[in-house]
Amino acid sequence: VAGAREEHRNRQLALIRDTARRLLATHGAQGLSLREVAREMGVASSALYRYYSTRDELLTALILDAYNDLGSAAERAEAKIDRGSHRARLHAATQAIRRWALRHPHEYALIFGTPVPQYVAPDDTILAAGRVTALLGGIVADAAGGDTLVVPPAQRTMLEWENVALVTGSASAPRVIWALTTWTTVFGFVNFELFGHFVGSVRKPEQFLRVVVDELADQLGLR
Amino acid sequence: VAGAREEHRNRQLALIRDTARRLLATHGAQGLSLREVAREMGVASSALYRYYSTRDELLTALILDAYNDLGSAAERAEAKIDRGSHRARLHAATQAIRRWALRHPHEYALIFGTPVPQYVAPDDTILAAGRVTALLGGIVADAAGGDTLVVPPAQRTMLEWENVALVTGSASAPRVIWALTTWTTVFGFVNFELFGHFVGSVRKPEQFLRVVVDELADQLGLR
DNA sequence: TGTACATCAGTGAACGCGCGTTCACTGATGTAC
DNA sequence: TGTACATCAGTGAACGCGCGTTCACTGATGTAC
Repeated sequence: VAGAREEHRNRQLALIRDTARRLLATHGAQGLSLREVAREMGVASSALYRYYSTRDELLTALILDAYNDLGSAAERAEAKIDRGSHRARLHAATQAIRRWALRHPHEYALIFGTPVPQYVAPDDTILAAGRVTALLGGIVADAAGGDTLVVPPAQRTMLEWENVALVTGSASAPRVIWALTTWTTVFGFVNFELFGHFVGSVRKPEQFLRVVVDELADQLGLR
Repeated sequence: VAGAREEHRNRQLALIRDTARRLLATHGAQGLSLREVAREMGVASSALYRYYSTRDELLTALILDAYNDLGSAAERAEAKIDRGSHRARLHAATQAIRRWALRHPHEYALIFGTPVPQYVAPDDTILAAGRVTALLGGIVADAAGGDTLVVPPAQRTMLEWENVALVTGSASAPRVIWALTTWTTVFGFVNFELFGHFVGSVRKPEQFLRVVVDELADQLGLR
């Protein structure tokens, strides 16, 4: 049973992050200031230093949260689908990614937009970042039943095949390539939509994402 | 023949932008400050207001330059290729885009990264932004010789077909969809590479881009 | 159960800083007659 | 060609602002005996 002090501490930590997240929406990552968070919480700015000893530390916490939020949103949506319906699982995951991004544009920008100059992401963020990748890769892995990974010599050093195989299982080289392409395309898509590059060409992004992912699923050989 | 005054003015305008571009590299778009530009130029900060009456105006000029730089770099590379070799033209254009981005990461981030909060892009930037799109679309248009654009009813409102057709010509609907996918994928790719999301999976991005674009070219039906 | 001490949360003033923008000005360059 | 005036480039001081971070402090909450 957690002491009252520890409980209070956790509540405050969460409150700070929630407030910061809210402010992110109006000022962006670079404009996020500890003083404003404190003001918003009705507390002296120096009080925050009990919890996050630097602005970057708070930023890191937000980045971690964002990756995990996105990851679990995608996982939840995908988990609802029958395991055998690989194509439907891919649609569920990608649509969930897009929806999460639309609902949390500034947290999305935090992790997939321009990195903050001088900021260095610590290792735990890389781990959290892997959840979505693992999810997409897992679908491909499941679909690649009888495959075995044979890498053409010319492509041996192109990818980190061992790492990728941890995620896509025994999927064949072309499938792996299409898997990475799918991953890239989906986030390229969301970037474009969110950052305004579809203005003038794409009118119904949700439907278009579905069509694009369908094409990619064909290439991935998903039923 | 331009008067000495006008000439001086143009030199100063260019010098300001060049200096700002240089500073972009160390501080990012948000950290760009008029005062620092002035300091770097050895001039009073108020002097800059003769040329750009606001920080946003300078930012807009840089964005415009970036789009045009990228556009002409891609155009130059693509123009060197035999008109009939559509696939080679696509490779030339996409590799040029990637190379330009690597050489000008902060200018790239300025146009394809997180938008600056509250900043509104004026119309001329949209025009400049179209150069790359037009280039990629033009290749597809050329390759789509005998095509005619027939849009399935279900997809009628999905895209702004008229606008897109201005670029891709009479290419068939599936080809148009793959063209937009290619565009999205290429910039998603460059984003991922530049912003560090390929760490741990892609080891040779240039080669990988070539492979991915080759696959896309297959789908586009390019010879 | 009661007291003495250590730990922690939060305060408020202060530090030094850099920013965008305005303003009244000086001096040089161009223009009109 | 020479003078009178208008235009422009650049100066330097000042405005009001918000920032991250530090520090000595108060008071409340927990811990040990």
